[in-house]
Amino acid sequence: MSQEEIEFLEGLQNNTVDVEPGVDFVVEGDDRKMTFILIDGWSIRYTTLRDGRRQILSYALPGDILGLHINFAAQATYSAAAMNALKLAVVDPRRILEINQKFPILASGLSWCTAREFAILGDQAVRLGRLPAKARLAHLLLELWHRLELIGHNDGKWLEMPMTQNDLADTLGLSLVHTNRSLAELRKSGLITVSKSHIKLENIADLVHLAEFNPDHLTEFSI
Amino acid sequence: MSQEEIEFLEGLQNNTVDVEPGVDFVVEGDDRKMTFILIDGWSIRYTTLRDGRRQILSYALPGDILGLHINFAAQATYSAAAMNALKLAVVDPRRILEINQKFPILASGLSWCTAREFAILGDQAVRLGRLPAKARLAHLLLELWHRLELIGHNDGKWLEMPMTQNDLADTLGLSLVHTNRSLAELRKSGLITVSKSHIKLENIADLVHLAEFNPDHLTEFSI
DNA sequence: TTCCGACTATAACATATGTTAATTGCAGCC
DNA sequence: GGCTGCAATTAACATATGTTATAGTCGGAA
Repeated sequence: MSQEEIEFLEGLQNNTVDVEPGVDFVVEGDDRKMTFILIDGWSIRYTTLRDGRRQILSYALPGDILGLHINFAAQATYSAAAMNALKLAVVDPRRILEINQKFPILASGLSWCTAREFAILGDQAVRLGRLPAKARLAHLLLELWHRLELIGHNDGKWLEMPMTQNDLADTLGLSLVHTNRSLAELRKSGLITVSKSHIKLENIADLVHLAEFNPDHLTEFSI
Repeated sequence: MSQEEIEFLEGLQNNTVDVEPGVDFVVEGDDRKMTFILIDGWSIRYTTLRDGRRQILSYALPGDILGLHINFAAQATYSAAAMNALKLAVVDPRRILEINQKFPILASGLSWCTAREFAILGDQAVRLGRLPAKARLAHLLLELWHRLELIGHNDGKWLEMPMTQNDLADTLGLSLVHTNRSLAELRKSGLITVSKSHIKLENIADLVHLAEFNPDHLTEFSI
């Protein structure tokens, strides 16, 4: 990266904001749309049905970008909420277009981010459409395991889990009760250990097999 | 759009290729990646599990672009297949970066395409995670109805349906048998009429209600 | 024409998942 | 230290969906 690119990238993160756990910082239907760089904390993207049921679409971890491809004409198609205390960089989406015009290396990085976000959302669709409950859970845990690994937030033992079982259920398209049952079964078969806000994956190989997990979608960026 | 932009856009579509129904033109894991503009016909994006089960992620209709952001992803994270006879423009993904650098109007159009593709995939996740079988079906039919409407392929009566019930099942995360059952129920309640390769939506309002469908994600492009 | 294969249709039964409800554990708070 | 409320847990039961099997329909190929 050129000096200029590094400076621009740092400049993007000047305007930061703190968000309390549980707070929505994007609401479906919003006209005023911003791009966010997640500096610290976890957030979810989700949509709500008429009767209040919720489907969580994806998790954003530190370093992830939300709203990379804001459509200026339309409204937000999802909501976003903080899982724990968040630090966000708020970026005018026009600066994203500017990156594409002026900074080729950064632009290819953004393109990579987009491709990856698609792959992750595609994996989510596979979980929801084709995996039974226990496998869905294992698959999601493995995704988070790998993604945390890539950003140096995985000590190889305990996985941070700021979400409740209710959140998990809304991610996996399951009921709360069945989510709890499935967790219990994974526990009883010795595949995971659960402690407050943390999960330990006891046998990655067996979990990968159970979930038919393919880590190739979560590669690191390279040029 | 400037004259130059129009010419560039047309130039992209010089190199066209015909694909027979059923043929895979992208295979998950491919190293050699291309961007495709779908000129004619329908295609699917899908992934395959170890045991051969398939999850269809999305449908591409005429005018849609496949692989807008593949440049720097390591390998293709999905497969793509022709549903019927296809005409594709094959585009070197580097020309997409060129668009972003040189043609601001086209660049915002691409950004819109990306946002829309995300919204559509998000809707697919909601279908899979939170809607019962009949509603899933209705929701998908309404999505296709609106998308065909936007490209002038919807005469307001019969919806083209080149996919088999097996394809539908693999889209909706259902078994073939249950897909058939659900179709039959929609038929019996008078919401749809089915004929060879075509479906007629008899009561859009009731279908929208059943599916909790929100058409706002499928807007037209504007600046 | 006949056969064959792909697609659709339906029934009977098996299973996974949802629902309701009651119980426990635990953290924050007065 | 005892409320209070949210999260986790478990049981019993209800329902949606999957599975296996069989038959019907249709179009294309020999």
